[in-house]
This record gives sequence, structure tokens and C-alpha cells, in this order.
Amino acid sequence: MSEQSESEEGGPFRLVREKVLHEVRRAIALGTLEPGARLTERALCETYGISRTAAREVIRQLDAEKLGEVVPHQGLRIARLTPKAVREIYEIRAEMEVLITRAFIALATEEEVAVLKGLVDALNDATARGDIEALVAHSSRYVSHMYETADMQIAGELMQHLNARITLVRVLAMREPGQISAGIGQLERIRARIAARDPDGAEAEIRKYMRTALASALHQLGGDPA
Amino acid sequence: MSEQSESEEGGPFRLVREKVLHEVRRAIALGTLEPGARLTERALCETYGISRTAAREVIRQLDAEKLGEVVPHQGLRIARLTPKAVREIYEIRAEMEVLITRAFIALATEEEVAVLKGLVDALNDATARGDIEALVAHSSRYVSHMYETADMQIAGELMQHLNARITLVRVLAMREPGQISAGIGQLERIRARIAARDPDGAEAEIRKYMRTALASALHQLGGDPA
DNA sequence: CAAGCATGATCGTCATACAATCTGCCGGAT
DNA sequence: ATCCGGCAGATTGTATGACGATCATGCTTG
Repeated sequence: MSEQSESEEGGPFRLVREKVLHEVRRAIALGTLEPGARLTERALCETYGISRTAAREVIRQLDAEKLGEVVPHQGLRIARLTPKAVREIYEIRAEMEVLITRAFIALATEEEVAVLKGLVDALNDATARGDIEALVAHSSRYVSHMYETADMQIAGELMQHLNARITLVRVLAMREPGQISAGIGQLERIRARIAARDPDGAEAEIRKYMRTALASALHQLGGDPA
Repeated sequence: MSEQSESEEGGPFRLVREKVLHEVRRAIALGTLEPGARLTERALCETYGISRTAAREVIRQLDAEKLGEVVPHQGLRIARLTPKAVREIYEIRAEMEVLITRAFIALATEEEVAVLKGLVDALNDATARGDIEALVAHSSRYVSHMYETADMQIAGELMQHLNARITLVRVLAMREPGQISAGIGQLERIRARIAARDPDGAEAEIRKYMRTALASALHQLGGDPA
């Protein structure tokens, strides 16, 4: 459980708190830590064999990321996604995506456009394999590539912020792979509009995509309350 | 050692870290802590007479709020607003404001619309008095009222996030009060469109307001680099 | 059965310690 | 004189132990 083999390179997590943070995020994304569950400092200390100093920082970080909420004497309560929150997230996300995509189309080189294709393919692949971790990772990379090329760091920041919560929905959606692969198909259409340097077409596809994704997410939430 | 001679109560800051956090935020907003300045744990400890435990949490919180950036062995570097960042913030803010305002118009009761008038008046008052703290406080309250009534908590969250950085510009703008009072005048026009339940008109006014505010902010940044 | 108290859980804060890492300077070698 | 290397200081990362405050809970008692 608390094995430290420093020779093993599982990632660029040189700091204890980053490693644990990653672990906990994963636990939340995979549903091991269910929404509504409480995570106390002590529990973190004992589970991961870390000190309270580190545990506190992990908890505060999760709170800042809105993956949970610190409630005074109950520890961190893992965020529970409500349909309303999901609706709001997708509504905001739609506007941000449009903003970023328009800037991307205006600024991207052909090479940067080409990179997009590789990322969409990777997402397709991850979806086909049902590899949720790869899905999340590539999704994050896709967003990064978009906002970096579009030169909109702050928008990207906010998107990553929203993305963390969206992940909570995506883990539900994984139970019905058809939903996600359909979504990825729409992503491909967005990419095509981007490649064609057609901002209005891209915007239309994005909004369509968001409506579909929202419907899918709501379906997951409502249809599978377990 | 733990001697607190702070008889004056600036607010409901029951926790040490909240009090210090507030102090530092204020110092940043007022320019006491200049952009680019470095804030180390030790400095915080000694300045406010707190422990490293608390100091660390304050620094991490400021980092999460993007009021600064933690760099590995140099402490927190206070954020430096670039024209590009300002442009981006206002661009994003415009979309979010439009989103929130449309929802507000659709959902607000007459009473909630009336509250808006009081808030705009308070902003006018604060601007006239040159009271930057009241300006920031009422501005925050205005945003809160908007997103609460519009039932868009997450958007509000993001707005508050952006607002923190916008404050860094506003402190510059205070040096030329004409700019701000003109801005508040436009706020009044937005309010009027809201009161008339005219979403398209409100959107137009919001976008006009944002353009003006952006221009003003850029002027402050470029024209007064001190 | 209800009110209030005792007890434990949990957090907020502090103090201290030590390792790792980075910075900057200083001295020696070329 | 310049470059290289290492040493001391600064700073962070983490752990540990301690204490008080606050809250929740269950038990005691009227």
C-alpha cells in the first residue's frame, strides 16, 4: 500500500502531496470514493501513510478544485454532481469552447491543426478500448492543445477546472460506451470544421456536440442513480 | 509568542489563515505588494506572526486564486497582469456576464431586480468617494446577487475567480476616477435593460461595457507602467 | 421522554526538526 | 582574469507532537 520504490517512475510526482493528490483524484474519478463520501485528514494520513501536513494540503487542493467541499468538522465531502450543475457546466463550457475554437482557427498553423487529428484519434482509440484513464488524459491534452494554440491560458485554466468535474460524469457515461463513441464522432466533425477554417461551422458543431453530451450526462445521472 | 493584539475586527475572520489571507489580498489589491514581488513562507510568518503551517496554507490559497504563482524555491510570486491576460479576462467575462444576465432576466422576481438598483447605487457611491475597498466589496456583492438569482453557482464561482484578478486592474484605474465612474454609468444602462426584461438589449450593453472597461484597463496598464 | 452534560472526533494552530534542493558566493585551478 | 567546483545559507517538503476550540454523539439524569 505505501510502497516506495524511488527507482520506479510512475510519473512526474516528485512530491508526496502530488502523488497522493493524483491517487485521490483517480479514486474520485473511478468512483472508488463515492460522491458524498467524507474524507478526513486522519483517513488520508492512514490510507497513504503521510503526515497531517501533507494531508491537509491535499484536502485543500481538492477543495480548490471543487472536487469536494470542506465542511468544518466532517472533512472533505466528495462533490455530488446534480443535474443542475451538469447543465450549468455544459452551458459554460459551450461558450468557452466556442471562444477558444474561434481563436484557434484564427491562430493555428497547419501543423497545429494536424496535431488535433492525432488527438481525436487517440480519444477514439481510448474510447474503443474502454480505457477511461487514457480517455481522461487525452481529453486533458486535447483541451491543452486547443487553448495553448489559441493563446488563451486563462480560458484553459477555467476549462481544466470545469473538466475535473466533467470527469465525474464521464465515469458514469463509461457504462454505456455507445454514448461516448457517438460523442467522439461529433468531435471529429468539429475537428473537420476547424481544419476547414470555418469558425461558424465549428461553432454550430460545438453547440450540437454540447447538447448531445449534456443529454448523455443527464441520462447517466438520472437513469443510473446508483 | 502567540500574541494577538488585533483588537480591531475587520470582518468575520474567525480563522487566522482567513484573516491573513484577507490582509494579503488587500495588500495585493492596494499595490503594497507589487506584482512580481516574492512572498516567502518565512516572510509571511514574521510579518503576521503566524506559524509556517498557516503561512503555507495562505500561500497555496493565493496560488489557487491565481493571485500569484508558487515557484519551487522562491515562494509566491505576485501575479503580473499582462495586456494579453487582461484582454482574455474581459473576453471571457463578457460571455459569462451575458450568460448570467440572460438567466437573471428569465428568473428574477421584481424584488430581485430592485435589489440591483441598490447595488448599482452603492457602487456609484463608492466610486464617488474613491473608496476602493467598498468598490471591491460591492462589486463582489453585485456579482453574487446576479449569479445567485440566475441560479448559476458555478458561473459565479468562475466570475469570482476572474474578479480577483480584475481587481488588480481596478486599483490602477482608481488613479483616474473618470474612467470608473463612466464605467458605472454604463452599468446603470445595463441595469435598465435588465429591469426592462430585455435580454438582447442587456447583452448589447454588456458587450459595450466590457469593451470600454477593457480599453480603460489597457490604458491604465500601458499608460501607467509604474 | 427530554434536557443537558461528558466524551471523543476533528479541526486550527503552533513549534520544532530534518532532508532535499536550489541560490549565490567564494576560493582555487588554469 | 576567468572558469569551475564546492560550501554555506535560504527555502521548501515533510514529519511529529502538542494544545485548545468546536462540534457531534451518546449517555446520564431529572
